[in-house]
Amino acid sequence: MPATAISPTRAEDYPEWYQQVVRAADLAEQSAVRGCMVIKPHGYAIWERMQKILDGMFKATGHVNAYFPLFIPLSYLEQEAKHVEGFAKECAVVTHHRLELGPDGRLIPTGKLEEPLVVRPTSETIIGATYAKWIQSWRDLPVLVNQWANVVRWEMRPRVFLRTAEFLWQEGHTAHATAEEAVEETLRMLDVYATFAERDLAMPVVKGPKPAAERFPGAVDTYSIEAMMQDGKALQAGTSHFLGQNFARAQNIKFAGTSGAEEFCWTTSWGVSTRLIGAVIMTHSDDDGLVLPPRIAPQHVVILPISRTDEERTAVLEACRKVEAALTATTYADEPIRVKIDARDIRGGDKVWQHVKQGVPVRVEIGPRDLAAGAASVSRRDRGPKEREAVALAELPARLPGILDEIQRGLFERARSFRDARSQRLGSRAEVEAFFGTGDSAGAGGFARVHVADDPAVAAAFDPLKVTVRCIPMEGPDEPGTCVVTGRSVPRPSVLARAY
RNA sequence: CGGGGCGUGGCGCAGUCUGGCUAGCGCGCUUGGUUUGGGACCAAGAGGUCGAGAGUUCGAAUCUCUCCGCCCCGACCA
Repeated sequence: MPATAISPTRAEDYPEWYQQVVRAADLAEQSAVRGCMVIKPHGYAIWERMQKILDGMFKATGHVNAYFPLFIPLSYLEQEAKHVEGFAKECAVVTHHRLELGPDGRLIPTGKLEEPLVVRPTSETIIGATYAKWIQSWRDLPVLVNQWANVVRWEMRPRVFLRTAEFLWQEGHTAHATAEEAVEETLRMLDVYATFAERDLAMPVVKGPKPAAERFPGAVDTYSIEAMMQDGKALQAGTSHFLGQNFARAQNIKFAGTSGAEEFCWTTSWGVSTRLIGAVIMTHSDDDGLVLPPRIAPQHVVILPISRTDEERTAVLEACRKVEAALTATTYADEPIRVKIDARDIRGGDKVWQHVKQGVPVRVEIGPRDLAAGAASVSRRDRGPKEREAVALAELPARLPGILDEIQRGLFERARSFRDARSQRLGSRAEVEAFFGTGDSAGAGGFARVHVADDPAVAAAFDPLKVTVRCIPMEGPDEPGTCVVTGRSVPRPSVLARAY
């Protein structure tokens, strides 16, 4: 029996550990198509949790859902120069619309399209073109639409959930009458993402604008939330873009203002993707597999009946059903506790470990001995796999919301402590180089808070370290300082890190 | 796309250098039994065109060539 359920451990081989967790937790698997994944039911259930919570937050901030086409006319993509530049290298292109059986029995594409279609890598262009038709007057504004969709970016180096050729996401696209409103929207959605990440994913994030080099192609400003994974690397977990009038000009999104003059709209876009599943895995999971924050766990509690004889089984199952009913009638985070009995006829130990590896926050084991004592054995995923506590059956409904809340908070605190311990204020280029080291050892480095100018020289300086400027954190007052590369004075420090 | 590693039953691997008995091992799976607050034990079994194709050879998992895929590093990348 190995000491840990996942092998190798994080310390031994972090990238391989990540893949093993994905497999052990049954989240996803490789597909026949390069760079594409099959998201398995357990992985998809986590995505559904994310969708549900985020969708509610979008609705609460005045947005509505719609759906735009998968295929984008090639000419649309050409409309915004920087946008083309940014995405041209990773587009799947549809050139034919028909297959014919060839003489050797193989299918041959025929029916060449007059204009090739691009499978959307993102939808600014086709949505912008649509908005141009929707919007005529200031009375039509703002337009606040979100879509849940898949997108395709032909990535050279895919990694399950973190970077796949096709992935699922949501993309919000809004149009406004003024720059101020659009900026406000951009920041509002950034806050929505930050709140979601910290409250629901228990994942502390740093939010702020990106340097010019890291901007979304076509954006005036890109803001992101950046999280630290357990190997010290940064993961961009969500982005919100102020697009200025770039797309409005390119696509003629205009409105008649109150004075009657025609003006270009100010637009925004913002998105998070199934990459968040990877983020959750790498933020919380341990050497025994997945660890899920309760708020996004498809299942909060699994009840495990333990019995030897048929008689015991009947009694135990009945007790389990009562507990299930009582817990289902109890709420945690404004939703009924999600609980299931696992009565499968497999060995108890195996069963326990399956749930450990899948990250179920709480296990409730009920056997004859527990029943005799009127209690259950409660185990938590944030504690050791063998630890358990006896809780009176009658008290379970009262206790569980508190336990789940404790787990949720505990995971956040643990992740924050980890990040803070790996974050440092640095005052010189030499310190930055020492902090990240030159080696490739996993776990080297973390977040370095350093004053740097938004300048190509800065990127060039840290390029050999594989370190990039992730964002310029917004929290707190200005702390002016001198750029450690250019010597220019800048208002606030940036976060530098190696990134996924 | 460049450098490196790898592809053998569901998972993890040995065997490949130095071609040759019916291709093995651990875990998992099936059945029976013994157990049982626990990732058990015993026994019997099922499961593999050794990534694909071509070639060399009496004989290829093993040698040669081509291709495909995966992982790591780089390039690249909201």
